Amino acid sequence: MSTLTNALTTAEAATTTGWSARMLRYVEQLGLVVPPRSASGYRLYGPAQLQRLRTLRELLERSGLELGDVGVALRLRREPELAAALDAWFQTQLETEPRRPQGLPDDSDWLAFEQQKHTQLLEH
Amino acid sequence: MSTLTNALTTAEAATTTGWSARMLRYVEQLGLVVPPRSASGYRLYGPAQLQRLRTLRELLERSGLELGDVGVALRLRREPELAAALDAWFQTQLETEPRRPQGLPDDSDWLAFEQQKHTQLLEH
DNA sequence: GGCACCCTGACACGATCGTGGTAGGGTTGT
DNA sequence: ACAACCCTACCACGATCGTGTCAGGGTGCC
Repeated sequence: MSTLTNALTTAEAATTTGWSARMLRYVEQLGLVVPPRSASGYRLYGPAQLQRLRTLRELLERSGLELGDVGVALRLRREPELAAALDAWFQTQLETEPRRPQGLPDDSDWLAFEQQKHTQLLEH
Repeated sequence: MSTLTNALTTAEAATTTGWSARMLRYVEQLGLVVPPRSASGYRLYGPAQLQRLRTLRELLERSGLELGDVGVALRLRREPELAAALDAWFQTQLETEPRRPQGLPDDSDWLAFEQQKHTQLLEH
């Protein structure tokens, strides 16, 4: 098998990283570790992906986060409008008066992007 | 009732914000909107909390996030070590060679904090 | 002192998550 | 060509989430 191309197949990657083959596909579906594909569609896990899978394991164990949580964090990284909206919300705490901060343009269209990009993390 | 103290009780806050009383308690349990309490333990929703509840509603509808997702984002805000760990992981993508970045001290104790603070978001 | 409200804790129940398994069909190497 | 792999698409199933409801007990006010 891949003694020359240094890219592992799904089952091989599974055994060396401690995940199951099923979970590797699931992790890919969440957009967390997406390996390139061969011409015929086989997943090809290179050193970068293997490293990513191992450290992901560490991360989950040490932090107590779940896979979906990391997916959310990834989404925040990819959609800065969303992260900004969250930032804004977190700071709605102290303003007990209806004093408008007046440095912002206007908060009427404060978050104007099509939702529903939520479910299609991968365009498959 | 509270025409003088301008702080609403749970049921009142529920009707004016569109949440249910049950959900208000759940949102509090997630640490997202935590109202102060009266001496006898009644929740007192002031204008800040009401605003927070309404904008939280907006946020969820527009972004497609779930309540738990916002909880995770909040956790990232409160635990910068965790956010740093995630940052580190997200950048493990491009290093296809085992070249160590050598600007970092050492990644052996790269994330050393007691887990299990996960379940006790509120110390109750 | 009663009535209307609040609290916590529990059970319930559909929906989603994490994970395994299987079926049906292509690919690869000898 | 045949075994040994890989793929996608399902079904299953326990665990957790989101939400309602109810019981048992305290609080506030007329």
